[in-house]
Amino acid sequence: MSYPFKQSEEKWQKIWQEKEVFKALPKQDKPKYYLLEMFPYPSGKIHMGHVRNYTIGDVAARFKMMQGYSVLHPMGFDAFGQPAENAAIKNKSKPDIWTHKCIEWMKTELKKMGFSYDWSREVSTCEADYYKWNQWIFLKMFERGLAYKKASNVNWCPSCETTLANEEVIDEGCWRCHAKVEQKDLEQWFLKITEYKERLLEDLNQLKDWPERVIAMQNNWIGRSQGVEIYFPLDNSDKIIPVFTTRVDTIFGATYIVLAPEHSMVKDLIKGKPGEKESLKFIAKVAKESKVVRGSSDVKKEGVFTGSYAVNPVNKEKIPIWIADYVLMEYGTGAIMAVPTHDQRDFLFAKEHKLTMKVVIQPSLPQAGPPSAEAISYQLSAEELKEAYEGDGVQINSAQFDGLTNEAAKIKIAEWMEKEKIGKIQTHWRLRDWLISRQRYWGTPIPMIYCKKCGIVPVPYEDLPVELPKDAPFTGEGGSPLAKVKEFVHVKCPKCKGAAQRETDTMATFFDSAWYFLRFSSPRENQAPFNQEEAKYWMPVDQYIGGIEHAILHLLYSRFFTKFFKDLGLISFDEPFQRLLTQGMVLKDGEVMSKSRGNIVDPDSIIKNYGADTLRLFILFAAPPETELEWDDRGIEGAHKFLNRVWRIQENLKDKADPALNRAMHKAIKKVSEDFEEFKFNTAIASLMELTNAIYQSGADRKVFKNLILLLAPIAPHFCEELWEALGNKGSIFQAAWPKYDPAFLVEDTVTIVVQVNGKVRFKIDVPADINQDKLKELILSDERLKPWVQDQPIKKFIIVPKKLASMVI
RNA sequence: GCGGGGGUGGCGGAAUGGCAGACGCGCUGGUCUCAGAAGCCAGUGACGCAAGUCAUGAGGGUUCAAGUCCCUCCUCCCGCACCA
Repeated sequence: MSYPFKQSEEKWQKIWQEKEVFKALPKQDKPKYYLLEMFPYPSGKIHMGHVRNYTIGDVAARFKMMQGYSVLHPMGFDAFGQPAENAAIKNKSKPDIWTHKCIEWMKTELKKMGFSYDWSREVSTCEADYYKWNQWIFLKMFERGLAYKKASNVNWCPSCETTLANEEVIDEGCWRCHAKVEQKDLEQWFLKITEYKERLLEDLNQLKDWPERVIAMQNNWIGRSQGVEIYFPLDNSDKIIPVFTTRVDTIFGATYIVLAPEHSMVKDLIKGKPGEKESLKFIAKVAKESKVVRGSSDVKKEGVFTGSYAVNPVNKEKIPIWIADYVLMEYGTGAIMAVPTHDQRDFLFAKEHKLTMKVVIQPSLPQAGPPSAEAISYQLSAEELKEAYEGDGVQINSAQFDGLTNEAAKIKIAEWMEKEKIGKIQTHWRLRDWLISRQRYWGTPIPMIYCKKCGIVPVPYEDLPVELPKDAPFTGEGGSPLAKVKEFVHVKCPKCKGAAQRETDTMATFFDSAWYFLRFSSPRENQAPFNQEEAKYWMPVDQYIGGIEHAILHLLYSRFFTKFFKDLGLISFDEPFQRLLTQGMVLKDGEVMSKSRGNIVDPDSIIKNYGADTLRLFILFAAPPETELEWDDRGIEGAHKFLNRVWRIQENLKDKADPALNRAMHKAIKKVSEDFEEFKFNTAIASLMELTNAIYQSGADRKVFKNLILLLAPIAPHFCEELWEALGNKGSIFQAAWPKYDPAFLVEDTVTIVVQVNGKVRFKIDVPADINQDKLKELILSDERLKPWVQDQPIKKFIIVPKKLASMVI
């Protein structure tokens, strides 16, 4: 007999909804637990990635609920964004109609999976009562100088026809459509995330329960590097060129300077020099190259001599100033000191253009004492170098610093330079400000007004929200669609009441998702983005679950917003997400499931044929949550088979106390409880299977079965509710208490001791668990099976590991 | 180049330094059946009739004992990258 999953799942989903079993209520007598999964973009259907993400979260939420926590487990929709716009163009529909339809569809599917969301807290970022607070936050940032408009060279996706943040450029392509990103000079809105760079870096230390690689990626992205800014005076001039280096220990080997072609001093340096024409040609050529082309030419180092010279401030040597494409304007000062002997890029450039080289760091001798022939050949010479020596060593040709290790010299030279006022210890960062303007329709309007008289004027708070007009002529071509909506654009200036125009760009959707987790604490609050009391109770998120693709983007922005709210005095914590789990992808035949590959398995068809509980069970059992999961149709069958096997137990329940079975039950309770705590669902399920097998061996005991159902409930909720009810229980199984194990029952009365001779297992012996060591030794030595291995040889060593093994050396 | 994570049966995957391969899939055999499916029971790393030997990417080391700790190397995946 197989279990009626279809009726059962529908029945319980209805009951859960009607009885509000999963409504989050702040309760003073219970500890709180806020479990959040990254909310989806409403594309219509849910895919296996969603199923996996949300199943992991659902098990954790239900487990915590049974443990007696007051659980907040909300769901919503990240509803603004381009796909809605593109779909609307294609279907001649409207983004809001399309989006709402998709949300309804997705909700139906999420409900079919039986997820324990408190739907009364649902939020959609495209609703005015949500994005109003985006605008509010933006204005607060503007007030504090954290939102500003600036003309600059920005990333442009030619296919999406909009700008992109640095974080949205993946492998030189658009994160969404993969089109090659171009560079454009535009005036755009930025958020000053760099103001928070120290805290964003420092507080990574607080995130003890985040995956290391996410921490590493953020660390990398923020990119702090400690070094020295050195001032190189121009020869015969009082002007200086500042240069940033992390290798100040190599300063005595700096034999030329290289500027980025865009550097502001370049024009003056080449003026009237013999090579001026050639230089200008080179600069024009590089200017035409995209970042992509420029970044890919990693072997050939092109450049020209400016005709001017600078002076190395540490040894007063006159050194030439060059321009080259391998120096980037965006990093450091846009100028470098070149040390060809100790930097591979400089080395290649110097070889190409026959520039001077000077060794200033000698690899440390392998050993002390008079140098051997080997050690002498170890000495570097500029003439013989085949590549730059970038390792550590001892200073030479470095005046008073000779003989120091280069690590020590780094500090000494930096201090000395500061004293001599020829340099300054400095920190440089890779992190750039966050570009948030998008030339698209389906997003939050940026609440700014341009007045000819008053300049940039923020929309007053009482005028929020600036509503997105329902109709806009978006064709996917040519500029911001909102610019074409006259009623939207033309406004009165809030200051002078004169004619003015609205900003027509919308906000990047990552703005929307950078604070939604706070909104869930009080989704209907209408005086502020969130209610401070509610946020104080529920926040921070105890467990966050989502894909690794947001390791930088969303997670970095959310951390930034959280710190900003703290500075506003709205919250008192630094980090939004206590624990983070990044689930692995779902693969089919070794590849990511995707439409273009045609290898998609539709969750809906699995639910139809096997039920949601089977799907949940399979997806948790097939792999640990963090690793990739290979889809397996036969694995689904296996999961279904297991549920049926459990189902059949109820047919002949008895009350019989089998001590072995009882012990197996307590063991399972312990194992499953511990595994759930660490999200090791695959091994938890394995132990439930073992308990099931034990029941089959021993006979179906009522109490053991009841506990099995309780342990399985978070994974297969409908299935277990059904059996819970069949056992005669009233109320939802999720209002029942999580079973506890009794350590007393875990104690075994006999144990198997493994006997090893010279490190090899020879035989096993069953003994009472409480046997003393002498007795055990005696027993083993008198065992017939030992003789062939020992014969008459003396036993040199005898080791006993209690309850496990005995090992002897002969 | 820098940073992070891997490499264990036919497959997915287990193993606080203590019996490698839990659990499942697949496969084989048995049972039930007119037959099949579904159940249920048993077997299943390789070699060997067996005793046993060999097996966790390769090689070395520490240890009574290593998938696990240490060194050298190979290889795969992910992120960043002319970042000075």
